[in-house]
Amino acid sequence: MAIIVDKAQKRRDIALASNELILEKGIKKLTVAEVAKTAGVSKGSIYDYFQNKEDIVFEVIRINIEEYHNELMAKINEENKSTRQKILFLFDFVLNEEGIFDIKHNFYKEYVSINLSSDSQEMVQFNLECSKFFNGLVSSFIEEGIAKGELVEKSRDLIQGLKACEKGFLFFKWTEKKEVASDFRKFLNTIFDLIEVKK
Amino acid sequence: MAIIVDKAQKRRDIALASNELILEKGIKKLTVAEVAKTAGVSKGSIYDYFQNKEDIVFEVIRINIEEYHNELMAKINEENKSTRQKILFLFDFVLNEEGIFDIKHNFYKEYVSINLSSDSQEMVQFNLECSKFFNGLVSSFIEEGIAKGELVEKSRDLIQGLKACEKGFLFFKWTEKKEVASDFRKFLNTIFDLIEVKK
Amino acid sequence: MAIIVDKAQKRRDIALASNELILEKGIKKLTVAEVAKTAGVSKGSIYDYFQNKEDIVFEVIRINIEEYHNELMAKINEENKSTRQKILFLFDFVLNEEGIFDIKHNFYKEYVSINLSSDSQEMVQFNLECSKFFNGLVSSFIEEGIAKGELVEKSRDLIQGLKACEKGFLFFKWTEKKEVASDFRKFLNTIFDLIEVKK
Amino acid sequence: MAIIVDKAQKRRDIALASNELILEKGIKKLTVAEVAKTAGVSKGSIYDYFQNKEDIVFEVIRINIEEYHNELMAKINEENKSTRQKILFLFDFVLNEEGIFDIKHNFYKEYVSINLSSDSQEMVQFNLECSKFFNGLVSSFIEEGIAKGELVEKSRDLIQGLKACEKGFLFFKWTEKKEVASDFRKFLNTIFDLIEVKK
DNA sequence: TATGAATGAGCATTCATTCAT
DNA sequence: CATGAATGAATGCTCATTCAT
Repeated sequence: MAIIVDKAQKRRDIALASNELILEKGIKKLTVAEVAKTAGVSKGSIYDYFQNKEDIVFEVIRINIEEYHNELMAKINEENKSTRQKILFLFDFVLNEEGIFDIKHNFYKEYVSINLSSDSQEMVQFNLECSKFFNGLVSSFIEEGIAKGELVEKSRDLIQGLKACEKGFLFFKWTEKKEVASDFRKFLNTIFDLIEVKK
Repeated sequence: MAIIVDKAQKRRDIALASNELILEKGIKKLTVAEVAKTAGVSKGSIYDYFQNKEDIVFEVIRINIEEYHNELMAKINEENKSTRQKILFLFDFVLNEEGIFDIKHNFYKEYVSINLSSDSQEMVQFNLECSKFFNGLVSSFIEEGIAKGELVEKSRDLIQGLKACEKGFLFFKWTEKKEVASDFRKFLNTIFDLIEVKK
Repeated sequence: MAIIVDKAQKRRDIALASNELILEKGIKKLTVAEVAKTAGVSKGSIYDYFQNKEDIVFEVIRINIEEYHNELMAKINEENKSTRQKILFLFDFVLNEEGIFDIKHNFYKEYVSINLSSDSQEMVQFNLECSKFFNGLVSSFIEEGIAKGELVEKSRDLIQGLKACEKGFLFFKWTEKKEVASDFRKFLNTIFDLIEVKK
Repeated sequence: MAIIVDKAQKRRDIALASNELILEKGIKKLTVAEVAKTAGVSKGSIYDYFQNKEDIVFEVIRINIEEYHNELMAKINEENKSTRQKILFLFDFVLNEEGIFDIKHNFYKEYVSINLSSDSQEMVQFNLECSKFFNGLVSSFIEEGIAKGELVEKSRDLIQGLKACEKGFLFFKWTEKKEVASDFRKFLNTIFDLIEVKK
């Protein structure tokens, strides 16, 4: 009788092992040999489940981002907040995480670095999806605010800019090693002062 | 008497050769041997003028950024414009350049990629300086606008955010390969609608 | 099923090729590329069997020393000799070898040179082992001599010194390019005149 | 009027600068460029006073050894001692020095390392001279001891061996990183018990 | 007599991917 | 299905010495 192997499970095992190793030592130090050893499969098998090393890294990124998004969704709806608070929370979540997320942050930073020096169409696609997620979130908050009469109509024209802002602050955090919390808070509060409907 | 050599000139020659090669094939494919050959000096001499390869790349970056800044400064003051127009021009300059600047953009993108995967204190320092330049520009425009009674006082609390926005849009341009022109225009116009003093 | 390779054999093959090359041109001129070519494997494979180049050299040293020790052991027990004769033979073996052993001597000399300019803990360990071998030999001869009533009891306090002497004469042979045979013979004979029990 | 330069003085200056640098960072890290800078002369000039870098190192070694010998001579005659004490002192001086001499010891060790991997006839010559110095010292002590009736006649046949011993213990100190004090003391005391005339 | 600019050979090591078994 | 042995390209940096001025 042939051994039935759960292909999907094996793929997950490899991704899991890779995730572990990446969190430990970073993407650049990840070797296929070590992934194979940690996952308990042979080097050759890796290539039955993934195209190449980049493909593995990519899968791990996907898993982490998804998890990250779930985490964000879980926390963001916890309480009743004003739109201002929700957006502030969003920025806080992305720019001020600590602990395990710091490591993941480094992972994401490394991913972006690779991203900028590669031309993978797949990555572009994935980036668009992530962007859409964030976009949807900001959009829904703003639209909700408008619907509630909390924000002025024109607020919706700021959505793309707010999204860009978030990435921009991330960029400064990374390249200038500075804390950006007070900066983005001042910015957002000022924006909301301008777009909140005066009662 | 010893041969008198214009050290600064030679350094410039080497940097120039490197610039050429980087523009042609990118930072990662740059080899010291080729730089030496192109600059018409020996490999050994390279190291009389630069600490190491990274140092060369860094110098070329510096030269390009400086040139870029000069170009920007020259164009931005060409006409009398409103603050809105100046800021729009600024974003346009950074995000919509074409021709040679597109290639330089790739160079800058590669630099940022390296930046994100290195921990060079020198790079951080340099990034801070570039940041300061851009900051000064936006600041002066906004402050001028406020002084002229064109903008409301609170506008100055948006400066950091505007700067972040610019980098964020650059980020999307790079990672999503999309045109961001209409996005940032809508955003900026909306912002200025909010902060311009109604007459 | 995967190809089964005799790892130990391959390691030996590489070491053998290295030995050949070292004997031919010395340690310093040994290149990994040449080792690979001579051993008939790829450069990459070398590193499946050895940590690094030093590791290869070290293994070759080990093999040679072992062989040298075996040779010594084989010869030293050939006949029934007095302790004096055994020790003299020992010194003779180490200090007066010719032919292939001269080349190996150069190898050993080069090894010692590297030894003196490195701080490898592994080398120290290995040196201790070699030292122990020689020590054991001298010890057993002397103790046997004492047991047989051939030597006085105090002879055993000379063991460390005799061992040092041997290395010292080697040192002079190397640094002064002089023949030390008559010197060490005179010394040893005098010592034995003093410690042999007069009958 | 031509500038009169004291050639010998300049040579000394260069040697002095080299000595400083060698004591600081070792022979291998000594660069001619740095010597030139420290000595306040041009790189080219160095070669007016020395054949090559090795020649410089060699001169510095000579200076140090001479100084070392003077130091030894000064201390060894300080008191009235028995031959046994003198020889013990000699070994102690060579094998147990501390402080500044530790650094010089490293220098000497480095020199020996170079010695073993070079074939310079000049070095051989110099080594012979050093050997002769040490030889003379041991000889004079032993002969004096014999003349005084302190030692038996045959003692003089141990001279070469004692000299070899000293180098041998040095060798073990270097290659096994062990303290050799108790070893050489036990050895020497045993020897002297054997060769001192019983009264 | 002094300068200091220029030279350029030489080499260990990593690791993603393949494919014979 | 699985294995794991084998591949091999690719590159920065040092520094003693020379010699044109």
